[in-house]
Amino acid sequence: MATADDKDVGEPTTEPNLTLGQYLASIRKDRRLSLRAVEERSGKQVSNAYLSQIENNQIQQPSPNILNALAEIYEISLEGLMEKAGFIQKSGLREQNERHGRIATFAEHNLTPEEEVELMQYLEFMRHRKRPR
Amino acid sequence: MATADDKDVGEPTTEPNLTLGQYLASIRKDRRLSLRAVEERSGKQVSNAYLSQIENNQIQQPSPNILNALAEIYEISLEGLMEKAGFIQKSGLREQNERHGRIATFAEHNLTPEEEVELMQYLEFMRHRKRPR
DNA sequence: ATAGCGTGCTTGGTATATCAAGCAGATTCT
DNA sequence: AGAATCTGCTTGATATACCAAGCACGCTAT
Repeated sequence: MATADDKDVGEPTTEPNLTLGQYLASIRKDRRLSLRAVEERSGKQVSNAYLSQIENNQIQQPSPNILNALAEIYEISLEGLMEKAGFIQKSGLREQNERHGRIATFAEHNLTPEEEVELMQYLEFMRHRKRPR
Repeated sequence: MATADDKDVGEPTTEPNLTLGQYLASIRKDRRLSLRAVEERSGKQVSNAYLSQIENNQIQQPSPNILNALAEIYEISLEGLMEKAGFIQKSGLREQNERHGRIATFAEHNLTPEEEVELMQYLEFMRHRKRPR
C-alpha cells in the first residue's frame, strides 16, 4: 500500500533525501545496534530515549557533541551529519563520490526520496526475515 | 595612542589562552564593530544582548549557527570557534574533503552482494509497479 | 502460563541557548 | 543646559535539547 508518510516534519530545507532521523535510524539498523547499545557505546553520552527522539525527528538540531558521538560509533562522517542537521548550509558542490566499499552504490539510480525510504524499509524487512546469525 | 599598529589581526590559528568570549570580544573590537553593528550585520541572527553574554562567558556553547554567523562577519575560521567553544574537532578526515552524501547513501549500509542484488530487484519491481510517466 | 529480558517509545522535568525590552553611562548634537 | 543617540549590559521569558524513569510489546525459555 502506498503509505506516503505518517509523520512528516515538513521542514523546508532544500530537498533532503532522508531526514536526519531516518538516516541515523537506517544506519543504526544496518549496524545492528539497539538504541541501548548505542547509548552504551557512547558512554552514556547519548541516551536511548534521546536517540529515539532524534530518529523520529522530534529533535530539530542535536548538538554537534551528540552528532559526533554518533558519527564515531557508526563510523560515518561528522560533516555529513552536521549538514543533514541543518547546521552548515553549504553551497552546491559537485560530488566526487570516492567510495571505499566498492559495491555499486545506488547513486546512479537517481532515487526519489520516496523510493529511498521505501528501499530502506525493504532492506530492513529483508534482514529481519533472514535471521542473521 | 591613536591606532594600535595594524598588525596582522587576521585570525591566527589559535591564540593561546583566551576564552571563547575574550577571543570574540577582542576580534570584534579589532574590527571596530559595536554589539549592535554585529547584530545588524548578522541579519538579526545574533542579538546584541546575546553577543554580550557570549563575550562575557555567560554562554557555554553557542550553537554552530551563531558561531558560523560570527565567523563570517569577522572573517575568521569557523573551526577555530568551534574548537574554542568546546565542540570536539575529532581527528578525522582532513578538511577540504568535499561533501558526498548526495543521494541515498547506501554505501554506508554494508550491503552484501546478495542484499544488493535483492534490493536492486526490489527497486526495479517498485518502479515497474508505480512507473510515473 | 509466567517470568524474564530486550526492544522501541513516551513523558515529565531540568538545564540552557536565545532574544525583546529595558537600563545607566558616555558622547555628541543643538 | 537638555535631547538625541551611542555604548555595553542585565534580566525575564520562551523554546528546546537532553535525560531518568517508566510503559507496552515482543521474544525465549522455562
